[in-house]
Amino acid sequence: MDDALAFSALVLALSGQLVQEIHTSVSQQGFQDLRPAHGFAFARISAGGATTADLAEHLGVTKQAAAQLVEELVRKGYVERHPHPHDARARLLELTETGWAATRAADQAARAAVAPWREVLGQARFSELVADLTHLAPPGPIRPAW
Amino acid sequence: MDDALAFSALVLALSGQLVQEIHTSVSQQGFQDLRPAHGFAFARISAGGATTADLAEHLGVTKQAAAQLVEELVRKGYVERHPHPHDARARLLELTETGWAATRAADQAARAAVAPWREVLGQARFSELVADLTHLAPPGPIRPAW
DNA sequence: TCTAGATAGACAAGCAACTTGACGAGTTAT
DNA sequence: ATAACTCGTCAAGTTGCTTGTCTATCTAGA
Repeated sequence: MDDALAFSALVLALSGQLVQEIHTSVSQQGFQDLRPAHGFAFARISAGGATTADLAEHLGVTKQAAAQLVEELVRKGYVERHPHPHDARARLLELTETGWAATRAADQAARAAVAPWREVLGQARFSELVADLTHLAPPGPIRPAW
Repeated sequence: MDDALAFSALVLALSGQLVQEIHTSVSQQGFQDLRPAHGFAFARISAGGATTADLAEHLGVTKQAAAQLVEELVRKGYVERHPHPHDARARLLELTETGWAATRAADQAARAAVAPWREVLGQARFSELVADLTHLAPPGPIRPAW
């Protein structure tokens, strides 16, 4: 009956652990100047065609906040700003090779964090779990929930 | 094979949506001066026997940050500080009736957010899902993952 | 039982990640 | 053409944390 409250708590707990583990692992792989929130920016930029305004909307923050984040990522060598082919006002954002390396490190960390869960449940049950969650997936971008 | 990455994204997405919906609902129920992070504080304080230092550890922040949060909640009428029965240095934190009302509002919001998910999956499948997630639940407190 | 060290909480200053507001340059629609 | 909108930037302010320091109190060891 009241597995609803339990479910909420579980999702939050898993999410928190996931974020923590990914961040720790990414740091240990040499990207100590990245914080969890940067991952969401990388997700949008790696998808291609992103401007600062796009990024702002994706992250759910103001343009100014997104611009500061981009400035920081450019300074740290993860992102480059290129002229936009169709709009002289805008700048096209792209990951540098370092940016891609960080993205791969985060993906690998996510896989590593999930691996023990698959072990606990077994492959079949885990697959069902993923399928179930897929049906619940909200539309829209994955925003920094932390 | 690579449902691991999908699973990570799903958990983050669900968690984000959950936080957002709970926050919105709690606001609409009249608690507009509460932010998501406060929920974690309420969780610890409502469990009883909490001091500011306990709260700090629970939230994973410094004592000073916890003290500021408590000060804010006291000022807004959600929390009271009482003398600690066994330690003259410490102060025992307790929710006011308003604090309990906010906690109930949050619980109700969580249930409401989860309800459609149960509908989508059906009761049986949902119960299995909760059971599976329970096996994955990390120990320790549920911290603000946002 | 006295004393050295740890702990609870407060005061202060600083910082980082946002916000609101205003602006010039460029684009789009009428 | 021109009015309205949008992209990115500069500037200033707010907020939620941090580190550092302090007093009062508790606890453990000689």
